[in-house]
Amino acid sequence: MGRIPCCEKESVKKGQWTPEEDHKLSSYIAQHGTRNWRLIPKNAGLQRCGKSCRLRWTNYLRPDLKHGQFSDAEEQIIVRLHSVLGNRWSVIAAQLPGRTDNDVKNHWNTKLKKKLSGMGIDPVTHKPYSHLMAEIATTLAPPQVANLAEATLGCLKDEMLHLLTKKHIDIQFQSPTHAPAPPQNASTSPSYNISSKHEANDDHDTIEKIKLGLSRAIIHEPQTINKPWDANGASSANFPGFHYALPSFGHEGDGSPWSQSMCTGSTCTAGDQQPQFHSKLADGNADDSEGEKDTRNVSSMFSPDCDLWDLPSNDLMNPLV
DNA sequence: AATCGTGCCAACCGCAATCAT
DNA sequence: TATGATTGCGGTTGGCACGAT
Repeated sequence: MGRIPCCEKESVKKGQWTPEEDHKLSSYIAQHGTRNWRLIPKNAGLQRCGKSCRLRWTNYLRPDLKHGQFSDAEEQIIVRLHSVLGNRWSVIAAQLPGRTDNDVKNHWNTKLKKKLSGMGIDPVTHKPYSHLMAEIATTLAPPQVANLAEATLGCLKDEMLHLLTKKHIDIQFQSPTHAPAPPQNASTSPSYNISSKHEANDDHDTIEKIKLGLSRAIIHEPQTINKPWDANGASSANFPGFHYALPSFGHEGDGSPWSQSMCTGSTCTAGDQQPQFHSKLADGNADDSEGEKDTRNVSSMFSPDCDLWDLPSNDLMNPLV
């Protein structure tokens, strides 16, 4: 039969851990190790569930943990691995000594997602937003494309105006020959003028210009879309030390991350990659646990012999999300 | 000074796989 | 083999800190 319950939920304390509790748990584990989490709180004199103790130990008390800021190199690793693995935080964290899956997950959700969005890259698919729009547009007839632009602006207009007003900036697109890039790095981009005044009656003009740019972005071929994430452009300035260098497999073009990206256009679908990648992980590792399989294979992505870029293109075609 | 909004992060929750009985 | 505990994981939330209003 089964075992007795791990803890009695009524008598278990929740919430923040006190320094005394931390000390009790650390002392106990230093002496006895981490075998059998069910017994640890009882033996250590803690009114906590074993699960809570395990979490506290693994995410905070472990002596090998790093608690400082994430470095640029760590951020690059997270972004690269996330583009391949999706939200498999434990596998990603395994490549970052001293970081826990919770750390990585929190950092992704609070910082990296926003950074990528600011670069015009969808943090879910790791594809440029403009390219996603273009992909959608390729499935639509021209009148529907126009409707798509209208609908998109309908969704974004209020938020954009809010942001523009909040930041006290006035964006004027000087040239309509390119789709508008995201307004990051506005101080150096020739496409934007930033001024401290913002007149409400300019909103209409601004929206019209955004609409024009969006429409152009949608009807352009993906290869000709403006590339705000280019290493020479806004992204590198806004993301110090970061180059959005994704695996390359045949698009050895201009060196932009998009030409190196995992997705080569509308053939990129999210549904069919995961089984391929999982089967790759499983190959040759039948005796290992799943976690060990993942860790070993992801480790190999960063080994001198086989780095991330060497993975077969099929494995990299789609993000795992 | 008080209130509100936002960002951040520790901790909780629930699910699935694994393990012990 | 069946059952239920344990473990690991990812998603979500609560609460604190801080800046803006």
